[in-house]
Amino acid sequence: MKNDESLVKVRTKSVRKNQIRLSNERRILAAAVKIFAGFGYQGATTRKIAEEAGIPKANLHYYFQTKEQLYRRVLDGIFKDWLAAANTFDECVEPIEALRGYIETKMELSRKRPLESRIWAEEILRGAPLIQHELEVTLSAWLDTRVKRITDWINAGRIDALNPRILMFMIWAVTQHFADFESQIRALNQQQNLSDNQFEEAKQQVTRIILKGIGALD
Amino acid sequence: MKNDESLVKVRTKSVRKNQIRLSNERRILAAAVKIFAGFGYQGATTRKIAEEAGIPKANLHYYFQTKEQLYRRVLDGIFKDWLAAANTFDECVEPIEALRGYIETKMELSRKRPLESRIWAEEILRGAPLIQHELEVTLSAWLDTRVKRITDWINAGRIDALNPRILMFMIWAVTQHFADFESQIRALNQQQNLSDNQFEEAKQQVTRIILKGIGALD
DNA sequence: AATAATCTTGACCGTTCGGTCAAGTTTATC
DNA sequence: GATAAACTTGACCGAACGGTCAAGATTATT
Repeated sequence: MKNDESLVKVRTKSVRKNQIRLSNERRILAAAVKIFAGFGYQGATTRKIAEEAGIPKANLHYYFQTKEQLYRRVLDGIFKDWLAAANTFDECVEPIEALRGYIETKMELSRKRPLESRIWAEEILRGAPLIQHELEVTLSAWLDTRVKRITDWINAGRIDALNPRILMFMIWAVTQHFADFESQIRALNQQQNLSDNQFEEAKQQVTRIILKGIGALD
Repeated sequence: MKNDESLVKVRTKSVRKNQIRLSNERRILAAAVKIFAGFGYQGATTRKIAEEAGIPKANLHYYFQTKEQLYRRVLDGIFKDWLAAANTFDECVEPIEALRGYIETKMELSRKRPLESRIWAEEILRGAPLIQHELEVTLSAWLDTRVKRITDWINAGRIDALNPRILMFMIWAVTQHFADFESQIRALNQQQNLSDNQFEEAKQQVTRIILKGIGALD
């Protein structure tokens, strides 16, 4: 898609050459994640991102022509991670284990990549102007197949009768909350982020309440 | 607090006079809620807010000297609504009814005032720079007393042993999700916002899963 | 060693931002 | 009805924004 013309030339020529480009893009993207998460799309400036990356602003614009292009690349990366984690859902046949695995994976993603979660949340909050199509197509398709699996579990009497979509919304809401609302949780926890032990406790409790709540336990 | 000096004079003089001020402030605040919710703090401009309110920008700055002051007033209003709804929690003695009432009230708040919920969410997302103190003092105190009530229920064997704080985080996460992530939910619901019936179903299901999940239902 | 492609950078540009101001208009007070 | 207080407004300001550009430095190709 990107290098439609002269693809062969680019491929043969630039195995090494691209190292400069790739390493600089990586550096800029990492800086962009920090700044976009900390200030939001509008609050983030190309100056701040360039400073965070340790390069002049004009150099940033050499690799990413516009702020929006850079932001799109950041969102793409987040969405890919999101979908990768989502596959945990399919690794188990049993409803208990499939859901437990999915909830735990989402919780761990919130723990390890809170910045990405916040960027995603802000994009949704603003009405998802850039990712609407991705939501309507890719995410919607992903959700449909999982809804079918959950429906099978319901029909087999493995879990309570419920609306599978709403169950998924609940899981997303709770797991992402620990990343997105971190500053509120910190303010309510003696100005300390959740410790590893506290977070583990939260993960267990969230999992237990949901699984028990849908009738998947005892 | 606001009119420390000349309070009597202001009171006697301006019962009517304040009508102009009050009605204009209300109009500006309503416009500000729309614009802040739609564009975020940084993305919102005083021009847009003034336009939405149907007044010149200079007039807006006559009533609210700075954008930040206006934003603070908006946040104050949201926090007050939030606490008012929170009192539902205390109206019932029984854990089932207290939690059911609280969850339903929060869900209805998300349904009726999604803009305010999104402004709040964005503020937290950005690290709560302006409301940190309020969270650490007022909200923290509110939470402490509810944690005690939940602990009593646990000790009385009315609900499972669990961390009450994490339970509250879960309730906040799920209920507010329906306002904050509305655009994602819409994209996954054939580009349609949840209908009244769908929302009612979500409210019932959320309530049931949480209550059952904590052992409050047989 | 010469040439070409890629990368780097300070200086610069038009636009928009939050906020100010002075002059004019409306409303309350006596 | 005169005086004062409160309100309204177009024009304006310095600062910061996203983005450009030309000239130089570095790296790859032959």
